Amino acid sequence: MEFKHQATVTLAEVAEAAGVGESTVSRVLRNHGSFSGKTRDRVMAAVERLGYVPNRIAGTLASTASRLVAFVIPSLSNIVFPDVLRGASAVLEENRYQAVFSVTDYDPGKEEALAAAMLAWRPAAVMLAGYEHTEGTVKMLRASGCRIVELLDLDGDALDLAVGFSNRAAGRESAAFLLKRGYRRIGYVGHDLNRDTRASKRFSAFCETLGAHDAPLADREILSGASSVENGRLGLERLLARTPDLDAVYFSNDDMALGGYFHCLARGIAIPSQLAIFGYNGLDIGRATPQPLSTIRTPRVATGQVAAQLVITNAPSQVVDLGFELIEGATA
Amino acid sequence: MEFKHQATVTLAEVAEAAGVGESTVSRVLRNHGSFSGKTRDRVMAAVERLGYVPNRIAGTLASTASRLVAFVIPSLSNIVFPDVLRGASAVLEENRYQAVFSVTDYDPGKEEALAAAMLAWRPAAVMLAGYEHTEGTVKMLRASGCRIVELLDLDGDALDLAVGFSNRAAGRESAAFLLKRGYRRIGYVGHDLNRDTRASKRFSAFCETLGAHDAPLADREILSGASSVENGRLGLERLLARTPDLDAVYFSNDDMALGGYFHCLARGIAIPSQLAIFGYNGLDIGRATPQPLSTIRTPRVATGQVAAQLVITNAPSQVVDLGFELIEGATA
DNA sequence: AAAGAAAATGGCAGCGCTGCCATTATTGGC
DNA sequence: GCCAATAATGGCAGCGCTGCCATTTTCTTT
Repeated sequence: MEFKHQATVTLAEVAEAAGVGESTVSRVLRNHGSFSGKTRDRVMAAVERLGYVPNRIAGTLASTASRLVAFVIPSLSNIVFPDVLRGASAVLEENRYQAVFSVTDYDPGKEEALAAAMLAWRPAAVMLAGYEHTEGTVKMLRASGCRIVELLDLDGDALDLAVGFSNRAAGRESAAFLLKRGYRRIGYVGHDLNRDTRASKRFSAFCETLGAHDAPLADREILSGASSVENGRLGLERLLARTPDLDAVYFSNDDMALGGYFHCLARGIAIPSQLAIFGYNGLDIGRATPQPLSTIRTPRVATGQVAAQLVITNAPSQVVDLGFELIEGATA
Repeated sequence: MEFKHQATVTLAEVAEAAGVGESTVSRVLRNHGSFSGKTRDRVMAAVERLGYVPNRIAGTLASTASRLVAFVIPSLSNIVFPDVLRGASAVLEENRYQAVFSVTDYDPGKEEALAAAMLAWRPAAVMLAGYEHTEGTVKMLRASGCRIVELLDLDGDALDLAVGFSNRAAGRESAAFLLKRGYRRIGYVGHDLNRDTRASKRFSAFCETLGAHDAPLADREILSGASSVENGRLGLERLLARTPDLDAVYFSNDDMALGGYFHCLARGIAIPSQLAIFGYNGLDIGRATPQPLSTIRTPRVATGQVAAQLVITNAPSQVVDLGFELIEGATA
């Protein structure tokens, strides 16, 4: 049997088979413009019979109105981004939009290259993480004329749309919470801050708040790799080896915090009496640990949903603050 | 200032500006066919000057050779799929392919609808989870002529390409391991099996193996929701309430197993002496718990990488078994 | 230096669809 | 029943690019 690469049934063939004009088929399939019920049935029957699948490449080119939404995200390992994609894709799918994505590994240069690659698909919108982009990226995005959505960060100036919350506020509230609880010897365990600028914003706001209350950060341990449970464990171990008299530790992420939590469990360090632990993100797993993790829950899925909604409705430029929620938990 | 929706610079304008023909610009940009160095410089200068971004929609339509790869995945909450996407997207990006995706929520009907929607983009390949698809989906995919890749399951008949490992073998080896360790009163805690057919394959192979060794499954607790830490905790609690004399529990997933682990920690149940715990997936977090989780590590990222590679090289139909690794851990 | 081969280049017809406009069938009002 | 609206419908020119083919230029070779 011969291999046929594309059994391409075209709209013209459907029109032919249904005995109507091409425009009529197009109108029926998009349910746009007027046509009689009889015609609709004839067309649908032909579509069914021939197994016609519309070609959206051709449709997009002809109409110049794209229903592609491009995501340029730093990572898929960090649960944040799958969550955002999840929220967005649900909304996009309902509206017959299509999500495309690529992963930058937190590399601004790669972000620029990938953003360029995405623009080649003439998307309706490009969604990016945060505000820090290269000059080239910004210029390109601006020139493209498509909607730009910056996600999960509000501490800066938006190019067009922005959805998320203030990382600085999150850092500030985390510090305020620990201070309120009476902790004074506070340390930090974090992952590579140069790459993750949002974590860095939280951290600096955290430190400023501590400083403003005469309880400056006692020590910090910054690991070079990505955020992970193992790095959190290792980071806390190192931090305590150097500065054993800490009474609380702020982690860059819940992953890291869980690592710290496990370290304490393994070493018999009492939580929170001997050492308090505070995380960031509000992962589900943090709610199921023997002691629920004290952390900040971020609206990750909602960020994706709202961002998608704004794009679909072609909303005017704006910044949407979805806030976050401080979870008191039992570890701090 | 006036709002310009698309500052569309076309290839023709670049050609004009560079004083060459359209085909020449096309050749230079794709680095395909022959052209002089001087011409290349002139073209690139014009591209730079005008800020030209090629239109891949038009390019794809004209060439009928697509560099889109479509992923139709059940979920983004289950870490498995982001991991597969991660592996695949790295390889795809290197080869100037573009990933598009949509999420079925483990609903075969939705899978069919989304697969149809994806085919409208005329992708080079469609990647799906496992072998269970509706008749309509299969027919449609077959008719499309694009490559089909079924991921993370080898227990069944592949439509075209398949990459992953045997879930039945995973279930079997998990059972064999527990039996070898001397456990005889073995229970199971799982999430909704109707939806996740791969988990169901593991479970049935697990039970068969136990049965073959005269240690049939003692009890099971199946939760209706998705796999989660909280469900694992809850499931174990219920299971033990009903059947307290179990000596080991097999979980449908590491998430669930961690929930069970936390339950034991909270209740002071000694692991593994009093109760052994065995998971599935080999999440990183399971390595950082005070006692490393006994589990099976699955090649999630590699599955994505290999799948992408096969598509890019247009490999002949085949089934690639990447195997899995049993991690002894300390919980069983 | 002429002839032949090879390298560069340009022209243009589509890819399959949509949007616009022109045309033809229906409908309702009096 | 006649005419103006209105509803249905068809034709066809692009959308921006690539692939093919024809043509021109440049290099070898004898």
